[in-house]
Amino acid sequence: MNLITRNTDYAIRALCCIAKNNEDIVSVKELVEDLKMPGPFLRKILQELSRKGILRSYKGKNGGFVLATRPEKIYVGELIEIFQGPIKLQEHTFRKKICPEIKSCILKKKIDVMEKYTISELNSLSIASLLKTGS
Amino acid sequence: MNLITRNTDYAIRALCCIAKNNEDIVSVKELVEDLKMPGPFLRKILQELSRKGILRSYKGKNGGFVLATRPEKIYVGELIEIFQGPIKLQEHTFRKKICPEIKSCILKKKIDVMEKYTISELNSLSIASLLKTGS
DNA sequence: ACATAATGATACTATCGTAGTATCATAATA
DNA sequence: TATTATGATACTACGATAGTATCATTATGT
Repeated sequence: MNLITRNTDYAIRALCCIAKNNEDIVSVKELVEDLKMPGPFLRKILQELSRKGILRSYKGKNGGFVLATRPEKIYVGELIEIFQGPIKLQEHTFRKKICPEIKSCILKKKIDVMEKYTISELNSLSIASLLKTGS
Repeated sequence: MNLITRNTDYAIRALCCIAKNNEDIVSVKELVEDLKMPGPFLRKILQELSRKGILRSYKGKNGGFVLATRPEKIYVGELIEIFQGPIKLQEHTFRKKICPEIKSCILKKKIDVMEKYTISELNSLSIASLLKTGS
């Protein structure tokens, strides 16, 4: 299972890298050299972060990205939502319909508790806190 | 994301149903009527539970399945492992290799904590406890 | 004995989400 | 005005999930 998919993971790592560069504009090219990830894919990811207001982009020669938000205010949970939708441990869908037993299901209640815990942890984990030691 | 996939989910529901029948042999046919799930798929699932020693099977006319273990001793975590492999919130693989940043990664450490919690919850949730109210 | 009704084993298939690639448009800079 | 960067969007490959299909085996009732 992957709580965090590849695009979210790349986003986190790229944001850490951009944050380290403080206010300097960082291009995809530079990031790719540092982080060894596929350029076109990373571009798509950064474009999305730009659309969502997390990055600010500069087009043209010497262009690239800077943080539009302080790294203390960018949370892993938020990034997961951007790339993967609402955080869930369980879909509870059954052939595209909600599982009919959803109300009485003890298992669901248990999973809901775990889910709430997971979400709150991810929503309190900032990019800034990831910078303290390694990536 | 699905902590529990369809086959595990069916296994849980079928085991609840078999447990309710106490010591009576229950056939796939009867379960399918009760639980509205695809017969051949359920058969495959029950066969696996039989191989793993959770069910005992009886072939031939009037055959079917009974629990080989007390429902207090069958845990959701165990069922997940049977059908999905070791419980993980994150694979931490990168092109089939372990992520190189695995040691220094703060994010990984955080996820590991969540994972341990999740695993311990799932490993303490028994089929018996799911029977107390609805399925 | 034997037809029948159940499971055992295993190979095959369809669908969907993830993880990308490819391409053209747009904008800024030297 | 050529170049170099991002913006937008359509397309593709692969693997996991969710099944189906088929033949073998075994127990039961008559």
